[in-house]
Amino acid sequence: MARRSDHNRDELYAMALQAARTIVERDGYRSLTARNVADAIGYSPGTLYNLFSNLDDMIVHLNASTLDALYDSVLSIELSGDADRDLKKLAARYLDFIGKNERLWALIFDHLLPEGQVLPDWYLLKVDKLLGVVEAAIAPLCSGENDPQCREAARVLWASLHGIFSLAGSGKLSVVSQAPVQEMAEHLITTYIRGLEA
Amino acid sequence: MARRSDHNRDELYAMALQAARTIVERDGYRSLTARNVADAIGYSPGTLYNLFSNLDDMIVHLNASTLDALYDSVLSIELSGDADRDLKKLAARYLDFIGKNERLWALIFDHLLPEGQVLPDWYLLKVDKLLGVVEAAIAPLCSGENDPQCREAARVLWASLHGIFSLAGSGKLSVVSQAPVQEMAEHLITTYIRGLEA
DNA sequence: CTTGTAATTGAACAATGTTCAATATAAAAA
DNA sequence: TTTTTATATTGAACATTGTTCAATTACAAG
Repeated sequence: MARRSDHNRDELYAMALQAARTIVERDGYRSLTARNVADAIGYSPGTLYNLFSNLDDMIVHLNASTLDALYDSVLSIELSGDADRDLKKLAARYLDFIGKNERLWALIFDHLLPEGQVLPDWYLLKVDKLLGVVEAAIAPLCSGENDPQCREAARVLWASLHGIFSLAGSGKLSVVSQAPVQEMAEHLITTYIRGLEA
Repeated sequence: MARRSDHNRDELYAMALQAARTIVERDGYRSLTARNVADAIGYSPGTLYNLFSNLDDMIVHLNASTLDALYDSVLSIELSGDADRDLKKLAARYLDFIGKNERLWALIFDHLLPEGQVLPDWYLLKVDKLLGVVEAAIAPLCSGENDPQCREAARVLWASLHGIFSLAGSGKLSVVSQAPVQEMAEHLITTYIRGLEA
């Protein structure tokens, strides 16, 4: 068999990622195999290697699309100018997103590239875009938005929130329910901001 | 072939974990296979299944031993009673440990159990032991060591530090060298403590 | 010396990522 | 229309993976 004109390259790309998404959320990341994805889109494993250089590459693309989705979900927040309020709203939206995409979100951090490989620049740019939202929310506490101190603070806060959500979500801190996670996040934001103001 | 009396069960356990350690640090976690470990200790793959129920179980044991090593390294810190000083010393020791055991440390967080499985209690106890050290260092800022607020603060701080180290270490934040990581950690500690005192 | 126990093996199985010659189809050229 | 070219797609093939288990054999006990 060969050349079909059922779908063009972009459609195949979208179908593959959607299939991967479904598999990860439904069956877990251990079921994310080339053959499973190929079956799901009605193509052969070999076809995937026209779209991605290998499975790792596919996962990077999948993770990138998850970052995009979070960005979309977070972008619609309108900032009030009250950093504490805005950051907590941001954290809540973030946490909500994780709750709805638990396994996809975990995949972002649990997937390690083979030794020596690093994430591509276009991927890191997506992270930076997200950081930009945090920077905007925290801006009232610094002098201007492009203040290096503002960037630093946004990074620290973002990374810290990630730590809380990640440890709690993976059951690697003995945290039981979801409620204390949000509490911890809010506690961090409150305290951190108070520390910035002092 | 069969029964050899070269090593008893405990020795085999130690040899297997040591081999796993070496493989992860030298060749990366993707080389941590049953056959590689078996080869390294001069036994067959089947023997590993006398020691561990499967590879996931072996990795959990390996990670547990990494937690033990960090605990040992961190325990020798003598607390001055100045929380800021002590926590920064703690973070520095923590970061130093990660630097010396980069891939082993990454494995703790990158390894996901199969769907539905959770980490055993004896493992989570090791995490709690580490949290205890943070609690002791932060105690001067709370009323007593067993103060629930103290426990909460220690958890938040520990998780936040993890977030910073983890994101930076895996190249998932666009952080370049090692230096800014320590800066970020100290910035967090300074600000967080200032927030607690305010 | 015989017997019983169990540690150890290695072959076997299903499943994985990945490659690539063969192929059939769409598009371009004649 | 017919012929040619180009390429998307396949599926078999390969090496490697985790895991199982009957067979084997060294040791300890009787």
